[in-house]
Amino acid sequence: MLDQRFDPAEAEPRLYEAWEKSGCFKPSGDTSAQAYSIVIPPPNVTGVLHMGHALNNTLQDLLIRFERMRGKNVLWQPGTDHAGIATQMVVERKLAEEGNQDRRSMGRDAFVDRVWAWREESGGAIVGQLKRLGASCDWSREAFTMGDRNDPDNNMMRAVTKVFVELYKKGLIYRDKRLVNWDPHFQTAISDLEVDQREVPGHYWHLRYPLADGVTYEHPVKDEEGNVTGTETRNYIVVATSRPETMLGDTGVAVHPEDERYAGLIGKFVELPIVGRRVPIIADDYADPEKGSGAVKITPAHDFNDFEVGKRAGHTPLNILNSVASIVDGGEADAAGIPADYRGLDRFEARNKVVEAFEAAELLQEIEDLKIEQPFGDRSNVVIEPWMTDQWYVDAKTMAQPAIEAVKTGKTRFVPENWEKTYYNWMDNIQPWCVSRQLWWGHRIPAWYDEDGNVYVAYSEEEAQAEAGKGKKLVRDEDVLDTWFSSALWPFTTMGWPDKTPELETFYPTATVITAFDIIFFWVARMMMMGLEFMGEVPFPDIYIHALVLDEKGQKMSKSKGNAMDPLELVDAYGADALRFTMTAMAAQGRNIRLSKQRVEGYRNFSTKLWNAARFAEMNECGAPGEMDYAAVKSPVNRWILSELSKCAADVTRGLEDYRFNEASDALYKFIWNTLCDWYLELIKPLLAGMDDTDKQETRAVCGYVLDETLKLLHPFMPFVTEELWERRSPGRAASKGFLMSQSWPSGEPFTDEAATAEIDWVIDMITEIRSLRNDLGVPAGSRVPLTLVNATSEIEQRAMRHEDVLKRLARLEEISMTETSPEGAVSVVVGETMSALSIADFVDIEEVRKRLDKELGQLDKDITSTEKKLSNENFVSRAPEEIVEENRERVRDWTARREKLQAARKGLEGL
RNA sequence: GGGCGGUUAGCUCAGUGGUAGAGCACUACGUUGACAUCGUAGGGGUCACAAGUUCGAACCUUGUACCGCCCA
Repeated sequence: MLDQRFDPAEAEPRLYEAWEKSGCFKPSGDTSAQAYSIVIPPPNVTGVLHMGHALNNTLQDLLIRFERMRGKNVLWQPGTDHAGIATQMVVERKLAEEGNQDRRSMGRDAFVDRVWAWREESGGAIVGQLKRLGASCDWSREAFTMGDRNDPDNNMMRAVTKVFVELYKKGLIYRDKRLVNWDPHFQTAISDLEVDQREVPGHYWHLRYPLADGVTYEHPVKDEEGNVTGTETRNYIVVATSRPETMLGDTGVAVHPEDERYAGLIGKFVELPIVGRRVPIIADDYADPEKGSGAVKITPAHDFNDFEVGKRAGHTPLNILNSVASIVDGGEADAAGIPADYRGLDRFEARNKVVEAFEAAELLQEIEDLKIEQPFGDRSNVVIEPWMTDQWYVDAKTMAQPAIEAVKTGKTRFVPENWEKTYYNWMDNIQPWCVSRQLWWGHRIPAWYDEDGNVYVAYSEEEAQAEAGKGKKLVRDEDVLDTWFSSALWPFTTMGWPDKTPELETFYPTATVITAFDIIFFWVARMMMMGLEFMGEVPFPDIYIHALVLDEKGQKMSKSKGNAMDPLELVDAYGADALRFTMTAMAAQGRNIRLSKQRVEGYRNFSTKLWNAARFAEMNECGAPGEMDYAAVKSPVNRWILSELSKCAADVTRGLEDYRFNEASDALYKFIWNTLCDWYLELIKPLLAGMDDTDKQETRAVCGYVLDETLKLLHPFMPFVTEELWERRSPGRAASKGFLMSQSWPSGEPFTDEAATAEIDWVIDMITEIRSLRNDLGVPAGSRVPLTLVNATSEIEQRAMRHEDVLKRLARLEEISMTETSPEGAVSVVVGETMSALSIADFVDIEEVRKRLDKELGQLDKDITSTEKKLSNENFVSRAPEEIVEENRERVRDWTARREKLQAARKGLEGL
């Protein structure tokens, strides 16, 4: 006997272990079967499972289990990402906590050893968490973007080197000195995508720059309403800045060429306070006459826009910051004329000191409070500085072209489609991708320099040496590559590239990639570029973009907001199946998901419902027949449920094929709860309890069969409870026939029996109608009342007799009889063509019955009138499709017939 | 400023040309040995607004308002 309910905490780990041990997560290796592969978006090795992962991996597992059951040769390739900055940060923090030396004093090799050790001990905790979700990845192939430490010749390492060298040789990777986003905390460059633009409260300091050479000009003066009332003579020009300290590196002041106020000043100079440098006033479109004073200070070395302006004006950028964002010292400070007391100051201290100096010199015109956009490092949370450095760049613009083309020509499509616009938008405006990082944890750049600064990019030091010539002393580039550089190669490196492996042959390109939209740029676009470049083929034909998981209020979940829900807590509370089903049911395309516990609880209840259906089957000896000969099934209720099952299977299959996950789960939910449990199991109770052995045998077989087929259909959504029931319904079955997860997907051979469906629908309508009437009229729930069919056709009479037991049981009837005229004191029930009478006069107030009838008659009148009006419209009849017109005609016929019956019933009440 | 999306029942959301749907919440009643993590019945909607296309619009077009998100 099955327990009262499913116990996920006990069953889930046991089942997962059994699956994994049996090897059924591995590809079948059936070379005659179609190959189907997905590479997991590699979670960060420092990461812990959050709701986004739960959704992302549930959907992947759903497809993987589905396709596996469909007989494909399936690979779900798992692994993790080495996450340069994040991991280095974790380990550095740990070193600090433990009171160890910092990484600089311990040295590069020792530090990298330490990171590896950390990864082996506590890295990749997320893998275990994915297992709790039921993810059926082939863990024997688990990959890591840094490769295998113990195998210096591992393919991940070789792949990254090869890609770097080849792109360099093609001119698609180059070294350049330009402004980068510099993270002063980690002291590394980061890419545009790793910078968060945040709106924060800040100030605009309006600074007066004295004009050099005694120049003055007339500046318009405005009254409070903004009208120009006159001019004043000024010997200064006002610039506004949110970063006053950068004035130390100013090389000029720009005004708009058409700004009349400043026209006479173009070509003149200002004398920068503090540093005493003469810098020119130049004309440049970048200056916005509407903004602030219309004049803008130009600091080419510390602002991306200013860099461009400075380049146009031929200014040499003056660097004033060092790698920790303090003011420079030494030669650079000399060049910029920075006074001694500013040198070495932190950027924010320098800011205060600059402002004080302006104030003291009466050059501070105004401090304006406003919100400013400020760039923050997404890992470090410190303000990012644009900084001039030498870095390696990928020519993303060139590489993007084939990747754009692939989507334009449909080699790869986005689902939902509208994300392709986001993709194009970014790809069309793509900037050079800075791939070097001043970190120690990562793939070290395969570039060597000789003493003259010549660079040699090669597979190995020996090769570089050979290229440089004997005797040259070479030093390897200190930097490592951006983590996304290696994850861009993920779809083929995980399969063994650059080696020619059978996996690569079989499983590349993958079938689909499943991810959230915020990863389109980071990862998807880059995989497209690299896949096309090195494999000559797109890495996947489909890109499915799912929603973000938000909290109940629609806010992004984050630790700092404290609104994060832990998926594992939900798994503990409700089981992995419930969480998975919730994710699936809510994964409507193109929407965000607002998660609530209630919803998860609801789907836990759903799995309990299924469990109890199986319990019912067990009590009634509905076994596991395995096969079913549909043609041999006789009884209408059984033929009906087989029809419904067939419809459900088709809907689920189509939903999964089309990435309409919510439609697939919806079809299952409705079938299991509203069709199977609410009706089928109720309808067969009399048969199972009855005397007719043939009926009983058939019903047991069909019930057992339908349940097993349902388990198969539900398995990809709720793998645990279904797998458990598969075995519990037929002990020993997993051992003899294999796990449920390895069974064949219901073939979806369509089966429909319209006659059986019509008959059962009639029974259901009868019961529903009677129940509704009883409830509305307040008939005591426990009472049994007689029902009389009035003037029924013989077909209806036979139906009623065939289903007498069920009608009596579910509608709480005392008996069913037939007459030609409606009995006295009965209330009419109209279903289709059939009028029957429920003898409930003793219980009810005739006035209530009358009201109920009048209400329905009123509604019918309205419906009939409006539809008749439609049908009398010449245009409708001639232009609408025939089937729609016919549908409306039929509707009117049905309604009219019902109205007649109800009117008769209404008349019958008048004498009472 | 550019782009994308949203506005449907109290709440969260499906529905994309042919009679407005689900889950939750709510109300009433609970009986039938699968299930109270349940059953039965019920109430609840000018589908943001306006104009247009169409025989017909929640759905297509245009515009307006409000709300999100991404990019600069």
